[in-house]
Amino acid sequence: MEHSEEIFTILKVHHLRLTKTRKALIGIFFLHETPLSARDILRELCEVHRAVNKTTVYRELERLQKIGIIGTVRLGDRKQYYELAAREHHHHLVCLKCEKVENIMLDEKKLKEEAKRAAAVKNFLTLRHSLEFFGLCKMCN
Amino acid sequence: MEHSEEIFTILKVHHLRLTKTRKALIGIFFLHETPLSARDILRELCEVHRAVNKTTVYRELERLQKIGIIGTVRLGDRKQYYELAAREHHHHLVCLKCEKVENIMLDEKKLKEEAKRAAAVKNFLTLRHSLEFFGLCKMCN
DNA sequence: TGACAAACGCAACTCAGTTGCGTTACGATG
DNA sequence: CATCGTAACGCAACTGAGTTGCGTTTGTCA
Ligand SMILES: [Mn+2]
Ligand SMILES: [Mn+2]
Ligand SMILES: [Zn+2]
Ligand SMILES: [Zn+2]
Repeated sequence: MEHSEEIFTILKVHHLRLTKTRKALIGIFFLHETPLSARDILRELCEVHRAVNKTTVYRELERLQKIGIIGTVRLGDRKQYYELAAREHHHHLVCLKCEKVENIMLDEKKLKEEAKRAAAVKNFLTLRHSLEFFGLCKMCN
Repeated sequence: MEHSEEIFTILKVHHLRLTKTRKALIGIFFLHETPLSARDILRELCEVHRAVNKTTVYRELERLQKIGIIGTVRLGDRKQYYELAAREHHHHLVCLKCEKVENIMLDEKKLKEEAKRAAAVKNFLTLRHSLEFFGLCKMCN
């Protein structure tokens, strides 16, 4: 939790208080390198710390997202997943059998060029992209 | 609706009957080149044809997906979107302002190579991928 | 035309996420 | 340390997408 210091500074700038729940929630993100759902976070919060309400978790995730501490990912189901925004840009391998998620690092230079070319044809200004892979993990294939 | 003929054959093979609703629903897919949500389909079905129940729409979409007539896409919200599987492999530009969706064709050779290399490191067998772009459309930027 | 399975409608349900509102507590200021 | 404004909180009720069970209707084929 060494990186937390600069996060606490960001919080202060945005007039966000250092509540117990918030500190614990941010701590959880540092314990996991793959994306977490609101439910994952709620469970871990309630196991390790005292009971927290789901509304609090959702509102907190929204706030942290708004100030750029965390980002969101979609992994094929109806849930939203969250991960630290500070981590380097990457994508995900999602196992269709055991649902395990792994991070994957890609050289996206070629992809970006190609996407830019194709989007320009439609006069579309690309701001973000989402790229995820689905298949079978080491254990499941 | 000329391509429908071969679809009707596929239906027969799978012992799926040619009901009015099913015929109408498949017809709707030929009228749109971008993905449709269950709600979109329900609305259009009820406007153009007689009232249809949402359960019927969901069950029908599942059946058509199972036999490979339609495929599903995720476009960033919680909904599932459906489009004809017969169309050539492509991706989507999603406008963050007006929510319009456009198809985009990419040369994915480089991407596939790169993804294969990266997935191999983790012994992951990739079966599908999802790649969507978010930004501002011609009208909105 | 009758029988059988596929398809249907309806109501009740799940699950993720949201909203309104009254209460609690962080932290700045004196 | 006491006070006070606002951020944060819990709770209950709600939304919207999708699912399930069950009894009824309808398409297909003999
Ligand atoms: Mn990327
Ligand atoms: Mn593709
Ligand atoms: Zn697996
Ligand atoms: Zn737009």
